Amino acid sequence: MPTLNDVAERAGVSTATVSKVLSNTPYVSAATRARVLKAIKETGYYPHLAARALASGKTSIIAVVFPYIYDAIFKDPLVMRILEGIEAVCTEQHYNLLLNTPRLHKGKVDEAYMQLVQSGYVEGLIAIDNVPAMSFAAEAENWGIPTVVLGYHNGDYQVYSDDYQGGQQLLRTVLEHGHTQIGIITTPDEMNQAVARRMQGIHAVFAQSGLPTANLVVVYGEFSSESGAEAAHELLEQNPQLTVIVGLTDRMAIGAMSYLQQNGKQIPTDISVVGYDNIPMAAVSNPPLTTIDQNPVELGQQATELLFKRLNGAEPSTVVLSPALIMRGSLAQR
Amino acid sequence: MPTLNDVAERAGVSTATVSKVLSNTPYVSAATRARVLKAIKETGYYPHLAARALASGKTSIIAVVFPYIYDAIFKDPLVMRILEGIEAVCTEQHYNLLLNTPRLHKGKVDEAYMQLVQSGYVEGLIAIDNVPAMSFAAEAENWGIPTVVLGYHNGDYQVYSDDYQGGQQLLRTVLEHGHTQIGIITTPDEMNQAVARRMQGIHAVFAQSGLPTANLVVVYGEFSSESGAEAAHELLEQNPQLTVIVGLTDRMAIGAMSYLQQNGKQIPTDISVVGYDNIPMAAVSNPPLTTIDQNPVELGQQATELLFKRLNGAEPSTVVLSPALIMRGSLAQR
DNA sequence: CTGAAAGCGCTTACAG
DNA sequence: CTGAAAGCGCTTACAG
Repeated sequence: MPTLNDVAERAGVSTATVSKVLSNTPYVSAATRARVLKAIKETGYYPHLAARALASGKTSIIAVVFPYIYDAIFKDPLVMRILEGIEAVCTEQHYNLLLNTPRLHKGKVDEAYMQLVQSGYVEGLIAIDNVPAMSFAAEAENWGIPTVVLGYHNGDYQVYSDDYQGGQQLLRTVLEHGHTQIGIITTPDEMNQAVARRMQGIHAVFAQSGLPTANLVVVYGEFSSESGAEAAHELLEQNPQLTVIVGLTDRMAIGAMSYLQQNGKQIPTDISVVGYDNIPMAAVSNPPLTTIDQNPVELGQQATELLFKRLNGAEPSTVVLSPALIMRGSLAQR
Repeated sequence: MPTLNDVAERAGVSTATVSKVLSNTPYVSAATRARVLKAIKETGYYPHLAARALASGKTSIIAVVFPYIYDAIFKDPLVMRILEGIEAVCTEQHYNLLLNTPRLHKGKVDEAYMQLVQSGYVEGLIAIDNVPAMSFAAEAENWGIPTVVLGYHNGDYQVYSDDYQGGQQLLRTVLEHGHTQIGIITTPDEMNQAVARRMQGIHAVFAQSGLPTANLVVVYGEFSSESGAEAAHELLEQNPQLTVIVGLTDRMAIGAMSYLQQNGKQIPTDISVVGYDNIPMAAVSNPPLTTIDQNPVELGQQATELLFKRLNGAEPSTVVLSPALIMRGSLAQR
């Protein structure tokens, strides 16, 4: 593998000069620059990033971390889409993408994660994080790594989808379709702040609806479709009068649909179902699921762009994206 | 951030000695080792991996690459599960995971990918790759990076699921259920070698069935559920006599189901559907989809373990995993 | 505009 | 068993 030295010799200049050409320093004569560029092409030189990292602290590596929890985050299609957005911007900026999924231990921070933070590899970090328990972002920031939070963890720099507004939209749509007996499947507040906010948005709209409190029944699932099915069972057993079930994640909503259909219910004729997330499955379920789209690719892009602004010394402010309602066949007029 | 030097001073030894303790060299006295370990703990020292990389060539970074193609690989749930398996082994081995998705250009290799390969960051590489067009693995291997192929691309070191056998199993099961009028949705051979092998397995079993050639109708999709829906439309328009549709990816199979149901067909009463991949959706579709599971997490793990064997100087041989049939409600006896 | 030299934080023969 | 020294491939003041 050719080194800076090889290029310098070939061009008849010092390594310092080659380095300057590489970094686009203005004070290099056009002639020299041309010679160096030629030598780079001829030798097929690529910079050795690990060496550059050591000398300059610039590693060209962005780390993306998300906690390893709750029904295997690797099963969440949203994460993949967010990664897609992150990847797009990183690639465009000639940065590489490192993945880390710290385990959640009580009290102390994951070893491997701390190792990574202090490895000298990470120039900037994006934390996908809606778990209140512990902030991985803060840990990185403490060690001097510019960080952006993708989610609700407090941080000076964050990007999130407005789940409160999404919850409002969802319930408003349900009410507009004439439903007054509503079952909700949510997750425990301490598990996920995004879902918790969706719930707050729902409560806000419901409070203004003038309906009796008893007309909104809430049960808890834990993200998986299985838990959604169980939750639907629980809901209907106690409240056969429900005309709609709102699952605050699509996976739970689809689990609920599955349960309902296996128990002889027609959707949406007998009962409507709506979800949240617009995972790929939502478009091809039977019937297709009415849901809220967070635009995860855009979330990933925005977070990465925010991070690059920070790396370039700017002081960007928090980005909040509005979710969009996706109307499909699983919600009927009542 | 404390450095090796800080530790050495505190322990009253040379940096060379600290380095030896860190790398578990045997020839260090117990007393010295203890003093060094103590100093490491007291200073909160973590090695600077970029520096180590430069000095030793050991970067503790594994790159995972998959080509950026065909209906957004980021939408493929299998990739995420494979990553899960890779991540598990990497974490256990204290390695970090770098992601790269080279673009497919005709002729020349993706710039960013070549940059990565020559960056000095990559100690080993796993290529998830079933596209015949170009081998990213070969490129890395050429530059001296030990590589494992996860898929069918020729390479000395590879791991794959036996898709031929999977195809056989699938059609055998379909035949055992009494179906004799069979529609297949596959993808063009040049797009994906794994799917191509499934098709070969199907043809092999069909040939032995003694059924007339005309009883097996093949059309092409391109991975997305939409393309599966279209393919189903195409199949039924020409061949209303079909009693089963075999989608060679779950997404296409689910798209087909969706189309059938929207056109008034009951599944599996009117027509059966089976898929391949066992994506999460398959378990909660309505009805749940009979399919083939490749065990993607295991694939990821095996590939990573193979890679570590190589990094440790061994000469491991190719690993082939057997897929498993998952029987669900979408396939009925005829 | 260009280059000599030090240094980034490690590891690795080599000598003792 | 331990340490001095060179070196990994780059960048960055500094001097000219």
